[in-house]
Amino acid sequence: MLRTHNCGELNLNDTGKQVTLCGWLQKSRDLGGMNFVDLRDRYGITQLAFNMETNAALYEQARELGREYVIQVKGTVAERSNKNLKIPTGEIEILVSELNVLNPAKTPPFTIEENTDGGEELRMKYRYLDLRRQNVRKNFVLRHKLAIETRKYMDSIDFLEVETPVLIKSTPEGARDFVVPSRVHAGEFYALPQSPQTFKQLLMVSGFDKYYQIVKCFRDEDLRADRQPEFTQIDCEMSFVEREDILNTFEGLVKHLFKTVKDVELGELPRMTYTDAMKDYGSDKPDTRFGMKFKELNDLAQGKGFVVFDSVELVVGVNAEGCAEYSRKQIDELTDFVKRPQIGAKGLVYVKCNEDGSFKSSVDKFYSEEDLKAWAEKFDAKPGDLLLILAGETNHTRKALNELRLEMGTRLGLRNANVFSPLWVVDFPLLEWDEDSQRYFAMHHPFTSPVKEDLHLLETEPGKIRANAYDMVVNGVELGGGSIRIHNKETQAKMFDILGFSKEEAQEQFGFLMNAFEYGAPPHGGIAFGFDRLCAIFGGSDSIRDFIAFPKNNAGRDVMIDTPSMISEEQLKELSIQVEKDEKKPVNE
RNA sequence: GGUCCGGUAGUUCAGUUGGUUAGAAUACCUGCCUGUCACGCAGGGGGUCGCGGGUUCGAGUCCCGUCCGGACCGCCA
Repeated sequence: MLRTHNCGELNLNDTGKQVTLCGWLQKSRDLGGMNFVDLRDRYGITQLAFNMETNAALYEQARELGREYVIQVKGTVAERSNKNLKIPTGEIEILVSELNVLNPAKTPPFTIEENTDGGEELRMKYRYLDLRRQNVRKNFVLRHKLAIETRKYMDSIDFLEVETPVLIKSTPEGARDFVVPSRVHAGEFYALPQSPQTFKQLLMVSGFDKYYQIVKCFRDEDLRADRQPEFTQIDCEMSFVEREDILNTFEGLVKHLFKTVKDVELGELPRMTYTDAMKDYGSDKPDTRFGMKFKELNDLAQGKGFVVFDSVELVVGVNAEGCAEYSRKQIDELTDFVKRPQIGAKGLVYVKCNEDGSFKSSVDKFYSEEDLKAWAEKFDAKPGDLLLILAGETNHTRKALNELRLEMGTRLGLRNANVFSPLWVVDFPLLEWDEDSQRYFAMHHPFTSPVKEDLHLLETEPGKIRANAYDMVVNGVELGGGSIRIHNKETQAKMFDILGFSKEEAQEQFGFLMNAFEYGAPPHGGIAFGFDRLCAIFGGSDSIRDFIAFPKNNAGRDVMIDTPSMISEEQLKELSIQVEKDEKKPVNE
C-alpha cells in the first residue's frame, strides 16, 4: 500500500504516529517560511505542515506543488497550535518528513471546491474532475446506500435478483427504442429494453415468484431534467398477488429506505384515485406537501353574464392563502406565467379577500359582492386570501391550474425538499383515445389488467375501463408505477385487438408471451421505481443528472466522450448500413 | 417539431442610447510575508466579445442566419 491512512480519519488520538498519506493537493497557503497544504482524498482533508526552519529543502519542494498534484507524504501526526473546528481532522496536522510527487497536474479548468466557479457545461466536459468535489460525491454515496438498502430489503422478503437481456426485440408501442444493428444478420436489429417488462412476466411463468432487478433501461425520447435516455429502475414482479399485496409490499420498501437512509418515519401512505387527483390537483402526480386544492365554480360563476365564464366547460381555481396583498405587478406576473405558450391559458381572474371583508376582483363588473362572497366560502377563504381562477376546456384548464398551483407553492415556500409526502394514485383509466390516429392507446402498457368490476365494458365501452394500475408519487414526482398484469391468452389477445393490432401483428411481436400464458401462467403483478428519481428525491434535487456519474446533456449527448458520433465506412459496411450523408457534419475515417 | 433564456479573460459575470485603449472578481505567474485554514500585501500576464452575413462614419451592443448550452411544450406504452 502506498498509504497507511486516508485523509479523513486522523485525529488527536493519533498524535505522534508515523503515517503515510496519499491524495490530491486541494490548496496550499504559503506564509513565507511556513507552508500549509490541504491534502484531499475521498474521505476528507488533512493539513500538511512544512517549515523552513525544520527542513528548508522540503519547504522549497512543497512550494513547487500545484493544485491537484497527486502526492504522497510521510510524517508525524501533531496537534495544531491553531485548530480548525470546521473539519473533522482540524485539530491535527502532519509534520512532513518526506514528499513524493506521484503525478503532477495541469491547473484544472474550474476550482475543485464545494462552491465551484465552473458552469454546468464545463463540469460535464470534465466530469471526472467535477466528481472530485465532495458535494458531488456525496450524491453517489447516497445512491450507493439506496441500492444497498433496496437489496437488503428485497432479499429479506425472499425476492431474487435476476438479470434479463439488454439486446432484445423492438416493438412499436410506447417510447421509441434504441436499436442495435446485427452484423451477423444483415439488415436485422436488436433493440435495447425500455424496461424488462415481458421478461419479468416470463419469469413469473417460470415460477420465480418474487423477482427484482436494479437495471438499466433505455428510451429514445427527448430529455428533461428528470429524464435521461438511459436510466435505472428497481424493477419488481410477484406472483399470486392482488393489488393490495403489491401496494403493501412496496410501501414496505419505501418506508425501509426512508427509515434507513433518511431516518424519516413514514406513516401509512394515502391512496387517491386518478379521478380525484385530476379533479383536486389537475395532475396524476400531485404534490401533496401543501393543500391549495382545486375548487370548481361552474355553478356559482356561470349564468351571471360574464361571457368568458359562461362559454366554457370548466371554471376552477385555487386559494393562495395570505396573498391578498399581491401588487398589480405580482398579479401581472402570474397572468403572464399562465399565458406562456407552454401553459396556454387565455387569462387569469383574481379575487382579493380584503381584511375588511370586502372583495376586489378583476371581474367586479360582472359579479356582485354577494357572488364573490359565495366564491370565497367555497374556498374556505379568509380575509387576506387571494383566489386565482382559470376557465376553459376541462383537461387543458386543470393542467394550467396545476402549473399555477405548483408555482404558487414554490413562491410561498410550501415545497420544502426535506418534507416528504408520498401517496399511491390508483384506478387509472386503462385506455386513452388518440384523436390523431383514431384509436386507443394503453395508458400504462398493453399487459395491464383491467379491474374486475369493469371487465364487462371491454366490448362496449373500453374507454371507461379502469386499469388495475397504481403509481407511487412523492412530492409531485412519479417515483414508480405498476399494475396487476393480464395472465391469460384470451384477455391479452383481446387487449391487442382493442389496441388495433391484427392477430398476425400481435403474434409476431408478443407471440412468445401469449404462448407462455398457455403453459400455466400464475396471476401476477409488479411495479418499477425510477431509481435515479428516487436518489434525486432523497438528495433534495430536481435533476437526476446530479445522481448519474456520467450523464447525457439536454440533447442526449455525452459532451465528455463526445457521443453519439459517426462510425467508419468500414463499420457501416460490415453492418450492411447505408447512412444519408449530412454535408454539415464531418465524417470520421 | 416548437417556445423561452444564455454564449464577453482559464472560470463566473458586468458592459448604459451604437462612440476613446472592453472591465470586476476569482484562477494563474512573480516578489514579500513563520500559525494559515476564503491567509494577507504588492505587481504582472491573460480577449477572434461563439461563428457567418447585414445595417452604420462606427457594432460586444441593432437586424438576419447558424452552431453550442440550459429550461420547458410536444413526445416519454
